[in-house]
Amino acid sequence: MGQNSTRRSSKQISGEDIVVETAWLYYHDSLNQSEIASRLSVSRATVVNYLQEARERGYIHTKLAPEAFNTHRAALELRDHFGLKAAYILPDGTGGSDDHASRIIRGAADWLPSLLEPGDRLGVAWGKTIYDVAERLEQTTIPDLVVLQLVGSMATPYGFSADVCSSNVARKFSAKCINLHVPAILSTAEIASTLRAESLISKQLDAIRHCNKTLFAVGSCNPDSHIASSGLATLQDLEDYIARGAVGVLCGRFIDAEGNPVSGPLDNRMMGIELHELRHRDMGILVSIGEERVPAAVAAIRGGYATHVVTNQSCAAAMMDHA
Amino acid sequence: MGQNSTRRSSKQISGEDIVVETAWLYYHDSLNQSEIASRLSVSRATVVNYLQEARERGYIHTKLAPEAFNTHRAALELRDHFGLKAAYILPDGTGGSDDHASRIIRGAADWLPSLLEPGDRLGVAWGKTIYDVAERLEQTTIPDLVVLQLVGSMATPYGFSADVCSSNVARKFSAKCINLHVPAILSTAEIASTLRAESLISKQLDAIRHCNKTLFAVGSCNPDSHIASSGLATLQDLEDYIARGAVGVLCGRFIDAEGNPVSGPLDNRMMGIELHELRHRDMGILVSIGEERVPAAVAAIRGGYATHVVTNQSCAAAMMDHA
DNA sequence: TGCATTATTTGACAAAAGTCATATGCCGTT
DNA sequence: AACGGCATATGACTTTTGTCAAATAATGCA
Repeated sequence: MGQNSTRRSSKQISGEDIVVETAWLYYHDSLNQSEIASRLSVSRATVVNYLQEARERGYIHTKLAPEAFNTHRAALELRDHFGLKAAYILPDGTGGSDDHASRIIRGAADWLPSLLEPGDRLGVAWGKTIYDVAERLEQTTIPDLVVLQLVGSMATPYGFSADVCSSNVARKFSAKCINLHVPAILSTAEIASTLRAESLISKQLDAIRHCNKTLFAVGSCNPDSHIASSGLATLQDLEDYIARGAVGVLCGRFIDAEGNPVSGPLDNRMMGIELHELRHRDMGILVSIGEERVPAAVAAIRGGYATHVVTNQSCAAAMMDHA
Repeated sequence: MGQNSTRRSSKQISGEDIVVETAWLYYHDSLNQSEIASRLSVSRATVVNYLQEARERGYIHTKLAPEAFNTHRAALELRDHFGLKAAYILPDGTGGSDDHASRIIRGAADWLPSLLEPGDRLGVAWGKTIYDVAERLEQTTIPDLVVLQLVGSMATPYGFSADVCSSNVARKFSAKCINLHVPAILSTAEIASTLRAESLISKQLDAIRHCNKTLFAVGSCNPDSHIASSGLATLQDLEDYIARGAVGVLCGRFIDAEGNPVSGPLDNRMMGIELHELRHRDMGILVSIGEERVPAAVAAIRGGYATHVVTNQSCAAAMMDHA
């Protein structure tokens, strides 16, 4: 404490170390350096030195309110850890999983408009998460935006199918929408291949290969996941893929822990973008809700499908741990 | 938390509120405003606004290390409360009263040189405190300083008498010293008055009336105080003065709680400056050690004898409470 | 839909803070 | 007393930050 330098000024208001007095006048009384200099009868440069010394001595502590910054900090950690371009981590909040989900959805919907630019071609995947995000989007016009449906449609008990997702997103942005007017899955590979050869379908499939940004969620490989409950895959299929190393589902396709495609019985029967076409776009926006999807989300990031991630604190922490 | 303004930039690194991100880059990553502005693709003026908002929202806390400032803060409080020009409060420290005393003495000795200017006429009182301060003074030359002995001399068992105090102070400052070559107290008022009429003495007494600064301590009215133990006053005298309202002793003179002189049997027998001559000098430096002297110190301040005070935290607090 | 109102952003300027080479003062040595 | 080395202080200059009125974008309302 009482540093005993010879530095003193007869103009001091207390006998205290002049460095302390300077710091006090500056930080507590918020005088500027010139005022302090003339009060203490020293040059302003000297005041600068005193303030520097006060900081070096650790008299001044500047702290950022943790509650305002810890989600931001978590986002930076996630970004750096996985080499993402950006991340948005929402606070966990106090409520249950519904609360968590809605926060993430709101976050994604808030963020999305600022991630899109005129002329973008946005590929949109399928799923309840994406559907909810689309619902939450504010009406915002983005000039020359094109929205593309990445996977075939599929009736579900939940009232959202791939075409509704893409259409809704397009509507909110007043964008043109290119839908994929085929079922997500067909009974045989032959029918699928025949369809793919159809001129109209072929053009649509071609179009989605040229999107520069994508918006998607991932599914887990749990038996109660949407991929199974929607009837897209049977439990048998699921086990089959899991046995081959699948940890998650992305646009109806299975990926392993590294994000590589896992081949299996459904592949040829599916209509929609293929995984290698989904990789390394300008921007891949992954919205992930729920800790059960963490392995799938990490795989999607590792695989190069996602550059931007929206999730919450607990999931982000789990992702960091998982890796 | 998640403030949901529409303000967003596509260049943000997280989906977080741009105000948070700005604050982070500024305070945590210590980028300057221009760097932040170009990173976020906004004008620098906008960055200024965001930072202002971050401060308004209470995201930024700047704290002054209490251990460095609480004595300073106490000094300012004491100064403001009593209308002093300045105060120097030393930390209490961990040791016992010896430790307290030596800190205060060191503090006073450190401070004193910066309070004096060339041409000053410094009146010095008598007492162990002042003696110790003089001992502690660093050798410093103050041009044209004159040191004056304010009260007559008095042999004590402690080895300090008024002439030694003033001589030592003068020596340390290479100053001219005007001593008062008479005893502090005489057996009768007549002898005292005869002495005062002596040409030499008269001149000396006259000289001390023209000092512009004074250095003194106060004594309590306890039976074990120096005023009694040195033999200057008998216990009988003491009780007499106390009965008339005395709370302390200043240059051998008794004062009441308001700092006004308390007249009594010793007054006419004493040689030295009178209280009304001591008041309202340019500067009156009171060095006060020990809680038992708090009432006396407060009285000395109230009476207008002191403009500057050196003491420690516990005494300063007691002085505030006392008032 | 068009217009008025309000919030936000911006560029140009002013003020404040930081830097650095030089100057001053201080202390120990010759 | 003169000298060199070290620490501190200063003035002139550069960079950074703050201010403010005007422009632009968002919002509400008839």
